[in-house]
Amino acid sequence: MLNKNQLEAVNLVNGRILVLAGAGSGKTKVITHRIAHLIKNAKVDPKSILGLTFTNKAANEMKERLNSLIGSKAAKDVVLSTFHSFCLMILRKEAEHLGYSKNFSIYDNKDMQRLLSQVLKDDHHDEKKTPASSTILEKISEIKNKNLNLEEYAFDDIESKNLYQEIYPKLAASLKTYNAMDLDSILTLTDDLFNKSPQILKKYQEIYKYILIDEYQDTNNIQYQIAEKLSQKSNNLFVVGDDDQSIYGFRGSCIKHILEFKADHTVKLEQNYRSTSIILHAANALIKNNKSRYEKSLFSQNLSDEKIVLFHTPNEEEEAKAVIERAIALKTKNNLKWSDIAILYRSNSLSRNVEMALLNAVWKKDDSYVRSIPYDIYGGLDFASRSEIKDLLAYLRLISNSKDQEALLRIINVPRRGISDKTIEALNNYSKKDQTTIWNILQKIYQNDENLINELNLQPKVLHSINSFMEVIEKAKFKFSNEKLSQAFEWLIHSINYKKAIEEDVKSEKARQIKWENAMDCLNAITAYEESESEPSLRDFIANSLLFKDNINKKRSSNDDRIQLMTFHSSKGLEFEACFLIGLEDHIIPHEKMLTSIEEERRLLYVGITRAKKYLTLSMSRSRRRTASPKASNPSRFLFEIPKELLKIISWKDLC
DNA sequence: CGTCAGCGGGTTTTT
DNA sequence: CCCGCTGACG
Repeated sequence: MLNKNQLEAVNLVNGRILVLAGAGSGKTKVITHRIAHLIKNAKVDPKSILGLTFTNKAANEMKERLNSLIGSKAAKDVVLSTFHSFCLMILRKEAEHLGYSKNFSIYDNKDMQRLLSQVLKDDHHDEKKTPASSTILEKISEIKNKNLNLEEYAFDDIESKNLYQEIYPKLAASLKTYNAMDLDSILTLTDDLFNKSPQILKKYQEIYKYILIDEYQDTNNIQYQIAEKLSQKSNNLFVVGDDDQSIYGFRGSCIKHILEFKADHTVKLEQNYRSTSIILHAANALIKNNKSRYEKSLFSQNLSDEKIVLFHTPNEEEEAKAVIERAIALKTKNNLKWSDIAILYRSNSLSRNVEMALLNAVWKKDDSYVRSIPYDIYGGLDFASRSEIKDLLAYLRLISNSKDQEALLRIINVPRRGISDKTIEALNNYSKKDQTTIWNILQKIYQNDENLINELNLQPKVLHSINSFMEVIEKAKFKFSNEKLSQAFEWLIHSINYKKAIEEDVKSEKARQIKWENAMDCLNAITAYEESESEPSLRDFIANSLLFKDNINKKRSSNDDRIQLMTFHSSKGLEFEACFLIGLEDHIIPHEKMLTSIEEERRLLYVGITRAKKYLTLSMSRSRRRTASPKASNPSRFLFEIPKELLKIISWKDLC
């Protein structure tokens, strides 16, 4: 059950409580048990408990654990979500106070890039002189997440400062006209709302009297502000974290918040219940090399003589194959399920070879040999970024929020209906001149505004195209608000002749099939969403597809037994009997672009290592394709920080 | 108006 | 390798 320290943390009901919890020391257990304690013993209303996490996986994990602890009936009123979805919920309710309407769209990076290049173009910036749009957006994101204003930010030079001072308000203004927010604004606007309106803040302070935050070391300044403001009145803030697992510095997270947390009580959890002592020793030895950290002594009583296996292969294909061979052997020998096994890597691109190897692997199932090992993959080329799905989602966005100009521009000629770039350009210019949106112009055209049609010099063919486009959207709006989502969506796919468009467009049978499957995946996702929600709505489905990327993929086969593939980042908070950490090479981890924050890279590997309960395998390849051609790779410098006596170095050939 | 080949450029992590 | 963009051509 709970140990002494865990129990102490669980039983503290009021005040500001800091739990410093090492990897595998039962963080989630403490949070869920504390929620159970609040409800059952302290008679706290479940609706007033708010549990915040940073990833959806962590939120789901917590929900499941709480369900099994106190039953889903009592658990369902507790709000357990990520910062982003929690803030989104507030913003949907309070949008009007910020000059938005409730059906606002959410823009991903791609949308923001398009929007930015439009802004730059309108301002006649020479694209060659300005930095890449991704650089600009990254910087803006950093400024937002660190909760700075432009004056406070240390720009490299006066020119770039001027550039940002010009662009920043324009981006914000465009977003507002399009009734859209980027992901960072979901947080910053919530904070703005609280600053602007004490009454609204008070309302939420009175709803959420008990706030718990998991992985507190990952809070960035804006999240910190929100948490502090919400808990100001009740003064009940329970935060759990581990400075050694802070891995979101690139998103503005700052260990300072956990190190300087003003706590009424501090509880330390130092016993690791997850990993064997060998694995834990390796992790401790590694992380000891970090200078900025709390000294702590994690220990484990899980004794085992299973050493950490390490091998290298001549190339990445062999690495992936060897990993899979060992996974099969481990499974057979120790009677594991596939889902007990995880393959972890620094960056998503490393999953490719592994996926190929999984596809081609042969293994023994019920006395016969089968090909292919089932797997789940998180992140990477996710649901919402496949182009057909982006198209269909853009339709849904426009239907839900007709001001969403990025969505409109994406699909106005998809499938092709003869509205050329020239026409779009003309519409765009007119919209600027007239201080209106393209959507408004289209509506006037649709209502047969002859002056406008003449002024724009629209040919009958184009006019017809525009009208039929508008007709589909208008009809769809009606359908989506009066019928089941899945039904309306099927109608939409049919009405825009999506299948025919694919058939005419795509030559190869295979590509055609994939595209159609993607469209059907989208339909499946809508159906699954509709069945899982008590009050399904189009706008929430769209937001979810962005905010809960992995859920949508997962729902198709949640109870299957599959190997888990994910990045070190997304593995945080999870645990597996067997873990494979692959690609442990010196340009991958530490990543060559991250040499300035080497300690965070080390923490990242630390997170990976501490996911394993019993079996840990480390691998690397002596060569790796970078850009196009393969280059020699060196072992990660971190590998030398693990004491040799904990390792069993084997030859990859023994695995095949 | 739409297509497609050719070219150049970029490749970290997440909501 | 995979993308997005461009410009020439049908």
